[in-house]
Amino acid sequence: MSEVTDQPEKDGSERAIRADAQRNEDLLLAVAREVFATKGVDTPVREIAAKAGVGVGTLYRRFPRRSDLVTAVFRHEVDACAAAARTLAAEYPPTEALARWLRRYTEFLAAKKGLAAALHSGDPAYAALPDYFRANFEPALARLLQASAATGATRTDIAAYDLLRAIGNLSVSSGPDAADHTARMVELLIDGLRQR
Amino acid sequence: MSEVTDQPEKDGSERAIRADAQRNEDLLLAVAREVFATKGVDTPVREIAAKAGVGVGTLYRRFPRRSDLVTAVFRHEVDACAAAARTLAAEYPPTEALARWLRRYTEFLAAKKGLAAALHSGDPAYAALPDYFRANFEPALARLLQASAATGATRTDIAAYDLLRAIGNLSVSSGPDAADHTARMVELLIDGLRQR
DNA sequence: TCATATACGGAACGCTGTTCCGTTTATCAA
DNA sequence: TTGATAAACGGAACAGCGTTCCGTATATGA
Repeated sequence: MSEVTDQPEKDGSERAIRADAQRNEDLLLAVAREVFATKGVDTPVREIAAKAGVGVGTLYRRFPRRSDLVTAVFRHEVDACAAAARTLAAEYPPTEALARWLRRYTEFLAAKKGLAAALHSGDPAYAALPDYFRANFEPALARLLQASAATGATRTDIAAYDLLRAIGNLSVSSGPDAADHTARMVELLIDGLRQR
Repeated sequence: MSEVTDQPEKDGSERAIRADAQRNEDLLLAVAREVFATKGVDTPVREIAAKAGVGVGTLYRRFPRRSDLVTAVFRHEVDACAAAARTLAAEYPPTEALARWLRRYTEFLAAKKGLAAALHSGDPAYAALPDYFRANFEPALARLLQASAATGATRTDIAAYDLLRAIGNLSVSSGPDAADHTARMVELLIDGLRQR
């Protein structure tokens, strides 16, 4: 308690992160993303560690709680989807970029089915995710909407957040042809954005 | 496999259920309801069995899966709340009965916070509950609405299911004064039902 | 090349839900 | 009232989970 730690601690980074550690972290994230999408977010950590070829100790060194791994994967995918907005905006005309991103966003939601329950489950470990979600997606979509509206091709009176929520709600439909149904409804929504 | 069972099996009920077994079942349900409301639906079965003064074997004889106990409690409470509709209809004038039951229904929802996550969690064990919920509450509320509307005091253009859902949605608000807020919004809704 | 902080693997721990089985007891015919 | 018996009981034991611990291995910078 009264002892002083004997670490250098000159400035902040005492030593660079070891290369193998960084490699394992990346590997674990990749494996976890794959496994969460395939078998759901309830997949045991042991299985993920084994698939990555590391021990559970290694996994826990990087992700002290199981939820840390889940949130890390979630953030990664939010980042990827938000980044797609910029890519699409650069590669396609505004209205086409908007439509393509909304489809991309629908795919993102479909892959997050398992998480939905955890998210509003009251577990404080996931409390920060909705904010992260909105903080990244709202500006991304707002830019696409504005660029498209500026060409006169689409409406100007739709708020980015409302559209995000609407597609989110459409994505919760269940049943055998749920994916099809959602996709069709989203296309309808996209059509609805066009200016008459 | 090829052996024939040697039980009598004349008609269906070979022997009446033992009195102690029935007592334990009732006791377990009562304890589970109390514990689920207090500490949440994730409370370990061991704790419930201990609080009821029985072994886990006894609990599992009656409720082969944990989810069976949860659904049994849920059905019990749905039944109780639906029955309250009949009681209130008999004790109060129609519009008063309607208002009182909507408050009672709000309380029911408040106690079910923990379950919400489990319900739309995709777990097939709980798949039948939403149907049970609707099958009991919709007719109950429809009768109250109709009786009240018949006096001319309240609107006639509100569907029971819509009202159930609306209050359900109002009940998901969180925060420190969530219960207060929900109660106030429900009162607003009740006022809105009155005919001008 | 070597000392050492860092990272590693996997056994072990504690807590779940669930099963199993030897013991107890309510029930019913005599 | 009294046995015989099916039914029910209690709780130890099992399997699977998240998480911790620690002896061993290794990347790193002097």
